[in-house]
Amino acid sequence: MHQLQTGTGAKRTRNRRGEGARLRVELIDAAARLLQSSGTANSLTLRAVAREVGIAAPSIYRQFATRDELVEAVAADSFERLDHALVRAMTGINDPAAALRACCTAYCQFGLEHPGHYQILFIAPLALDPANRPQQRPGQRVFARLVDAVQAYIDAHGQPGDGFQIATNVWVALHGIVSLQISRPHSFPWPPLQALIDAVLTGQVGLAPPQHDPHTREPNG
Amino acid sequence: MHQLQTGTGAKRTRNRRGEGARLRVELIDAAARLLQSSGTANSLTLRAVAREVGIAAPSIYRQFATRDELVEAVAADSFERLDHALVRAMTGINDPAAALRACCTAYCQFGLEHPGHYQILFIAPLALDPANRPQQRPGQRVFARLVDAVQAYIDAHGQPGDGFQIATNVWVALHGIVSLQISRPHSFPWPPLQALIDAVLTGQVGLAPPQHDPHTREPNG
DNA sequence: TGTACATCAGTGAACGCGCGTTCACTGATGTAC
DNA sequence: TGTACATCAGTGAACGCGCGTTCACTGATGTAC
Repeated sequence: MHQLQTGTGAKRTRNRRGEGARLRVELIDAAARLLQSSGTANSLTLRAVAREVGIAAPSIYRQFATRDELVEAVAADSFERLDHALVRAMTGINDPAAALRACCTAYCQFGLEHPGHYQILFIAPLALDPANRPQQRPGQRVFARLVDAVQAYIDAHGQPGDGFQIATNVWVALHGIVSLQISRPHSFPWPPLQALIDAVLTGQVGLAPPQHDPHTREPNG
Repeated sequence: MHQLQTGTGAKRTRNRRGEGARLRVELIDAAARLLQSSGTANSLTLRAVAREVGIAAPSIYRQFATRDELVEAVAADSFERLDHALVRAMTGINDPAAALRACCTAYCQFGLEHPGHYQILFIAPLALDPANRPQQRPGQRVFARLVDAVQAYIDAHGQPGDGFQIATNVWVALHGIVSLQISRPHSFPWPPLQALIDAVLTGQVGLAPPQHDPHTREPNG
């Protein structure tokens, strides 16, 4: 997860000798900007990224052997962004119920506010390097965040249940909320986001939404 | 929803004079075959469909003014296929609980067995003709099928609740199940499909899965 | 019944586009002497 | 301190590909007379 300059505009000065690897970061950052501004993962082409950085397309091959490698690096970066969003949302919340709810809301908000990133992570075809075992993949950390939040809630409420399994059910449902609204924003009379999230939490862990909760308003509104 | 000949193989004989509109059906059918055999909506290009039918690409323009029009027609056809699958699954089941469960299972099975069709319906970008009001769109009928099944279950069990709202929650969760497994079949240790579905139904309508149900096995296994 | 012709189904070549990738290269710069 | 040079960051032109779409066309066939 990186933040650099605007990209479009001032023409780039080449990296100093020995520092060519800086371009790698610039590329990932430019890709993130494209995902954000276009809102779709389809904009993630080698040539578009090169344009955004201000270099010729073949220069990318100094840093990535293939387009798939670039996309994989961008996905890892996006996973970091998502993970940060979840951590930020839960920071300072001590009540496990509120923390779990904040985690789920942050997940959905990330997806709806950064659909390009979300598509790369969970929707667009991804040519994963088979050398990376599933257990070590960057998405693992994000999911662990949800498992922990679910488990903390379960432990606090003395309920039975496997945190991993329940977290899976919750995650899948949250993904449904996000991906359908990304793909078909106007084909259905969507209820408020928080209502959908709370229905998942009520059903899967028996977490009733707070009665006069300010968060019950549409978070994106 | 149509079923015609294989497409690949014997060379096509042109339609009789005055029957050029038959090509329209052939095109939709060829597109469906492409979606089925490739498993992805990306294979749905004008040229690929023309190849599958055995005509030159420009011939399509006699039937569809634009690629988007063809895709829209294919989507309508796919919705019919999905609707038929749901009806077929519920036919002859009188118990509203069993019918609802069968409906949800059939929905997920359709998506996982026909990922190309499913992508067209709910995932791939779709340039919808704005003249079609959402209420008249072909997907409406499919969703109504689920609403009815939910409502019948609610009525039978004397529970309170809005069938439309609950059906929305269920649909979104089912979509999460299907779309994640389509997009990331190997990135996660997926539990058996029926377990995911039953977790949704238990959570959203309190429908406990049958205890010694043969359907509890993985339906795709 | 025979024939001319308008109509209709479908074609072939071409357009411009953006894509990923390859290739031989350029020119600035740090370093060795 | 000066200079030759190897190294390194990055380039420009080109490749072949498949795409949606346009255009002028061909040739079979039903129909009017």
